[in-house]
Amino acid sequence: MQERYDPAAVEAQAQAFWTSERAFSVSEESDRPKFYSLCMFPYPSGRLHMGHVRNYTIGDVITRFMRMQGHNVLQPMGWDAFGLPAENAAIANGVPPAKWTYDNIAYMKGQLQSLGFALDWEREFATCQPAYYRWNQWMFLRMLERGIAYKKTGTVNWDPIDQTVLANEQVIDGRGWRTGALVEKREIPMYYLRITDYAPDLLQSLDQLPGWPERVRTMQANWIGRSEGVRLGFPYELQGEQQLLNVFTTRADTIMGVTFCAVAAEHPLATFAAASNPQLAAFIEECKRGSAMEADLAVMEKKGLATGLSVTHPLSGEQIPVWVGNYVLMTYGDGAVMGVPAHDERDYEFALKYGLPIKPVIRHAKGDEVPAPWQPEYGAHGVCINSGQLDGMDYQQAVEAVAAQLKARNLGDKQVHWRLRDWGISRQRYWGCPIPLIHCPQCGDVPVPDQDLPVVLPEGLTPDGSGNPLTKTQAFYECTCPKCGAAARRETDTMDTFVDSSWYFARFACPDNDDAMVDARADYWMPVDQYIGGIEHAILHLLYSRFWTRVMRDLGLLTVKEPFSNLLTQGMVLNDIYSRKGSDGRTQYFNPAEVEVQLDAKGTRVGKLVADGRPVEWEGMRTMSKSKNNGVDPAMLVEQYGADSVRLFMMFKSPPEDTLEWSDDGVEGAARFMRRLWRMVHEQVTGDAPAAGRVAAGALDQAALSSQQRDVRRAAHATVVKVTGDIGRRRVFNTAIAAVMELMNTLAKFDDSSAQGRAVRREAIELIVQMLAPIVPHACHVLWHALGHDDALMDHAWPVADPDALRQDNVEIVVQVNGKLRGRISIAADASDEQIRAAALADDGVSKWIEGKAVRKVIIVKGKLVSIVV
RNA sequence: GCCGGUGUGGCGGAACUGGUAGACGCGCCGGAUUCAAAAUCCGGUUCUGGCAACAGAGUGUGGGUUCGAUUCCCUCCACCGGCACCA
Repeated sequence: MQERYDPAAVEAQAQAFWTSERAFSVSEESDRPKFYSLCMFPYPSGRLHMGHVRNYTIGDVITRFMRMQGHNVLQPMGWDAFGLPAENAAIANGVPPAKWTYDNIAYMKGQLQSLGFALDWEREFATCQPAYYRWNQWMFLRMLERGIAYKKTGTVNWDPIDQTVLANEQVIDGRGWRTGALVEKREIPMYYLRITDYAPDLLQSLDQLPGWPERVRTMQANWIGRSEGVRLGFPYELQGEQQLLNVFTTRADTIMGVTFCAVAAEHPLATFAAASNPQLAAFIEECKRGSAMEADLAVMEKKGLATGLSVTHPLSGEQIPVWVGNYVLMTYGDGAVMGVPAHDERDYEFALKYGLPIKPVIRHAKGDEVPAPWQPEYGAHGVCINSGQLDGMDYQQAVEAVAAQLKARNLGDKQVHWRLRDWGISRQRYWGCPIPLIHCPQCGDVPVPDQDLPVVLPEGLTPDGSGNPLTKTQAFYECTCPKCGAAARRETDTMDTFVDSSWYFARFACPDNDDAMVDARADYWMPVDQYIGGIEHAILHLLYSRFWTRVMRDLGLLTVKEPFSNLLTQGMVLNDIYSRKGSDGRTQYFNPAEVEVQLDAKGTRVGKLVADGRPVEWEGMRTMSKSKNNGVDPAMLVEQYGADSVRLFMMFKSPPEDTLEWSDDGVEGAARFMRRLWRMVHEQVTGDAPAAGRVAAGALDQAALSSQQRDVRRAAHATVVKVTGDIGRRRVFNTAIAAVMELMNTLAKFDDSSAQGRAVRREAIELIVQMLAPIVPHACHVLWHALGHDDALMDHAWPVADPDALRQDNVEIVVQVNGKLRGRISIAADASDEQIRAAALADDGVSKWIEGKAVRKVIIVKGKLVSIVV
């Protein structure tokens, strides 16, 4: 074996072996249990970033570990290839999105291969290929047939200068990113998927996903947002007809405290009132300004204007004024709310601001009145007052009574309300999957017949920033009606890219099937046993995938309804941000690689740009991004240190779910570890060679081991237990690596060249190489052969600790006096409580703290500690 | 604003079920090796006092439960992710 560790040579050798063996191509024919390991597929943005490297290394470690544990492991890879950045690149460079995307894929694939991931490349596909997205279209048509897909109007961000729809990301401080124009809300027709039909099951089934992080399940549950309440109508007369203003409330017990109703600006009642009220019309216009983003709406100043209309209180018969409120969302419930200022903070502020009456109807902890300022107690549940028949009832009784009365009058009833909204999938954009519909002047919206699928997206177009080029491409939109044959217009909207990513995991089972979306192979591989991706996907992508999988199950396409059994949400990769304000007031960002950093006397970080020696400001650490110029190119690192060092650093730096702070020193440290590992094996192998003139490792004879040899052997086998649990059960890798490092430190101090000593050392080294194989597979592959093994390490069985090696005669127990550590005792592992107690009280360090005091209590925790209370 | 999370030495982190706070690594300091450097090896490294033994303090803030709290509960602060058209 080579004396010096040469990562480039080692990695080329290992990768060549894996490629020639087709080592990671798997099939369903196996007597091993299946394990489907999947990382969220990347958007081909240009180059791999460190977030990808982290994600795929975690997946690869699990993949290789499960394989060594005897599973038939599938780990595929593909490309989430439709999306906005390709259009932005087209606008900037004049290159068609298709070319840009395919070029990026080719480059990034090379990067992935250089990192040695155990991927089955024979299943690769990109979502922008017609062979894939035709099944999006096919599914959409099935959903249309079943009423799961439907059409309604929705709100979008509109740039009035470019005359184009903007993504939320393209709205910056309420203005269009290119034009700087104030963004407006606009209502346009769109297609929706009825995810709300699945809301109850999507919520309930969260309990059956123990392999998901608690926080993700909580976030999804809150997002779905089940609330029980009452939906009720406030009657009013409009142009001689009886109408109802419907609202939903979770506080029907406060119904007698209603002093106004508020409707959204888009509500029909507001539109009607505005027709004869110019001031109101102007206010509604004002409400339409600004973006459609919820975060923006939530921090807006709450404003309102009376419509001049009133509705009748359904129980008291009182006249209730109707207001338009900019904080009422048309998308939530019926787009109207009942205002109970005394017991709702938002209504309270609104009433104070506009001088509306505040009528307390609940007795709260501070009394019956609700003087300003607002107190949290006002919003609490309590006993009804000033509410006629409801007086004296508690929350539950009052809600029941109100619901019963409303029902009797046919004005309302109890209802379960969901926060979740249907999924709008229409995008007024080019680089996406065409929605397979044809608009016929006679027949209306006509689905494209199955035999005409796929509706192929023309790949040569280049967007220019002023809307969707498909709307200007006759060859695409001109068509004939499949029903009547008349000239018709093809739908030019494309699908949300979340559609593409909602079922790709099932397609990986059978990417070559041109006749069906999925086949029996999906039943073999699904569900995904381990899914890994960024925490930023905790809600949307994962919820849409759960929904889509349910629809596929209902159509008989899949047998499972939950796509991902176990989920690992990895944290972000951060790096320092350095900037300098230019004379024109613009901030310029410098890559940390170009900055020299020192600490001044106070320990504050001072950066200097290497190029000009002038200072730059440190802005803290944030996710690596182009805009902050703080990315690190994995390709350069692999070249400099080798893939194994990069992988090791990524896994060692932070636990997978936490953010990872980049540091150059850390990679250096990982490289140092690799050299140390290499040297350790090299020394063992050369030492064991007969020609070396040293005592070779003999056959390990447990009975012949000295106590120190036994200690080292115990440490090695305890490490196996630790590492197996950390990778297999806890899915934390930093502590697994730390445990191996500790074992290596132990071996470094173990100076024993006897035959048994060398045998103990060899056993430990072989265990180390096996345990590190999932993390640094190239080096371990080569080292395994160097240690004299013929088999490929990736298929070698994962080591199991020897129980005899783990056995321990004496244990150390710590002794606390009044909660403070005062001594340590070494005692037989099978000592009785009485013996432990006696030994603890007799300990020198302990006795001086209990002298002359009465021992009140002695608590013994077996094998760990004694706590004495005096 | 709402939902979820995080906060521990100079730094990243460890402590898995309420039981030894700081494993492991980085950085730094000292030493060995070397003509020298790189590389490598050995030792030290939470803070305060002390030559030391040792003592005290200490896990964002303030409080609580407990023999015992980084861990559980409440309050506040700071930061991060998401908020439905970035993916």
